Amino acid sequence: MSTIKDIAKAAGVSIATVSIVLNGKGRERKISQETQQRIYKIAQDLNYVPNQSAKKLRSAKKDSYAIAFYWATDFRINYLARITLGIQEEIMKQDKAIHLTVVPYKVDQLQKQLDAMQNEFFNGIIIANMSNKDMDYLNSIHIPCPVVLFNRESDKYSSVTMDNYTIGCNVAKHFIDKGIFDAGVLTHDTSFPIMRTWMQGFLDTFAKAGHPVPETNIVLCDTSSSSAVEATKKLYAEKRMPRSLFCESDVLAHGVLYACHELGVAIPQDMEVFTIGINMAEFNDYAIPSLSRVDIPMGEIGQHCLHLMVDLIEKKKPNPTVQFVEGKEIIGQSSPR
Amino acid sequence: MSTIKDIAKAAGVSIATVSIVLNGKGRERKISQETQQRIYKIAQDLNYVPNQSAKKLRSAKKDSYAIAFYWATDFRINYLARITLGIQEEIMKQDKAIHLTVVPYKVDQLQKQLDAMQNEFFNGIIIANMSNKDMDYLNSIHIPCPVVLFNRESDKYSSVTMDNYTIGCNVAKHFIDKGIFDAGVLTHDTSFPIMRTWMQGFLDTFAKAGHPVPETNIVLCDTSSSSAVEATKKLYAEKRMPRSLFCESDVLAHGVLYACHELGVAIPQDMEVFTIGINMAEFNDYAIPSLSRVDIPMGEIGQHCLHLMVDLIEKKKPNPTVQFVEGKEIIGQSSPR
DNA sequence: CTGTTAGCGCCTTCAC
DNA sequence: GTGAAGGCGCTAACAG
Repeated sequence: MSTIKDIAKAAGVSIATVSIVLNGKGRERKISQETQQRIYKIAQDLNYVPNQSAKKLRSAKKDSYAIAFYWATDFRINYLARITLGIQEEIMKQDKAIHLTVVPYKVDQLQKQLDAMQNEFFNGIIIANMSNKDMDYLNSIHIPCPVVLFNRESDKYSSVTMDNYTIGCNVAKHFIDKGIFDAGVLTHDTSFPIMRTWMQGFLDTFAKAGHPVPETNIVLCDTSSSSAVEATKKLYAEKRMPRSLFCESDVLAHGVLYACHELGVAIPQDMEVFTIGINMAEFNDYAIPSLSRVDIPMGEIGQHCLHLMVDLIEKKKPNPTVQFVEGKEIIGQSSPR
Repeated sequence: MSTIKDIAKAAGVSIATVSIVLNGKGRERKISQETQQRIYKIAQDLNYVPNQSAKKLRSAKKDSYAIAFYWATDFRINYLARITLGIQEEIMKQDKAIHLTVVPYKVDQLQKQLDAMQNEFFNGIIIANMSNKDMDYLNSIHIPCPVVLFNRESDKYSSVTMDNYTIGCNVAKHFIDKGIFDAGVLTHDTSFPIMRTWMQGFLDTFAKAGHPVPETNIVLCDTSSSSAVEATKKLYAEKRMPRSLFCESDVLAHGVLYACHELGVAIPQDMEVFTIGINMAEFNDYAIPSLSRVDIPMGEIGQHCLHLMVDLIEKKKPNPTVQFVEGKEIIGQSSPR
């Protein structure tokens, strides 16, 4: 890695001259054409790449934070954009130079990514979609800057989260109020406690209403639409299709709709479907039929995460602080009022 | 903005002591508990935030690049995640400390965002989804580092792009080969030339085959599913539904499917649908019916963008360099073979 | 036209 | 236990 000093030596000029030329101020400062050319040539030859840290140290405005945003790259990948957008919107509101580094990581392998990054160079870290394993790892280490978790509660770290249990309860009530007591759930066999919480609220509410969801109606699948298609077909083949189905994500719900369409199961007449909406509203509004759901307000959560982060960095809030946001209920044709 | 120097002064110790304590090496270096507490307290009170640039300058590994990724936040927001993922995958492959700053910008307002960021502090800039206006602006200014455009050709800047015209031609051929000559297109009235190129290839091919698409079958709408729903209903009401329809994006295609389902128009029997796939395959595979399309390989493009960027920074490739990637044709039920 | 110099904020070595 | 000093790479006065 060469520096302007190397260039200066090779060109037989001072480092100041090199700096001037390489910053395009050669004309202005009346450096001779010949010298300029020589400097450019040598910079090229030496493969000079400016050290941005040094530049910044010297001349950036001081109020500048570097924030990392870690997100798991599983089926939830689609909503990253909206969280990022929310974060950035909030960044624009703050009048500070905040640089957001987006870092994908593989589920259960947060450790690997966290090690690979040079975390000592961030002022704050936002982490989304952690599995239990990732959480365990995070709890076991020391992070030298504030951490904000997205939709994940913790004693040790700050977070922006939702009342997930109540969300599940409300979905159950939606069915119960209509007198639909025959329910099923389509859920992931994973270690994401948030999802467990949705489902738990749903199951508990049915149980409390005197209509516990039978074990056979708790269907596990992985996180893909195709898996949901299979699961639905299996239910159908075994004649266990419930009158109402709660899906853990819209990705699964789309699979259910697809399978039902093939099987000739009419929604909502034969079966009503409710889901958690993690993708853009448009995808669920124009599903056939449009999906009833609770949408997670990704952008809003992103905003909150960043705002909280800045408050933590600036010590305006104690660490940990937990904030809650509300889900948004949308009633579509898959489970009309 | 306070520094360790300020803390040292306030605490009546040297900056070295402060540095040691704040880096958690107090025990190790046997700084007295009392001093440590005092330092922590003062750091808190003075609202100390470490300057990451200074830290890096002092201790980062040398081979370190700062790269900005600008992306437009319109309807294409959904695919940001996959591009970012591709970029980051490539970053992991390179054994370098590459920090990716992700910056969303509003279409036509690249200038605003570009001005707001401190671009002199990046080693390279990747820009996605530029409108003509944004391109004009970019052409009018000088950027002191390599720029890589995503799916956008330019004389001045490097880019990773696709043979968009041929993509449109191939879609047309798909219909023509089956003897379907009655075609329509659903397209945006926008200034994204890429999209224009797809459509142009499609229209030219039909024209060359002796079946030019009539003006009335070139339907403009905005970028939302709802707009596509309206457009489809209007076509139907005016009895102009073509036998085949090429949609500029899957967001529109979903609206078309939704509208056709409501109208009782059978796909593909009454009308075949082909689209450009910008979202995850799953959404289109499990549409009802599944969508025939050309998928844009977002991850792959991201990888190429970053790889090219590093090559440009290290002067291993001339600037500008243009690279091409191939689209992936998927045949679904909306337009079977 | 070009060079000298003084830091930017931080960490580390060495000395006391 | 703690302090002094040097230097990371760069820029901007200021001095010729």
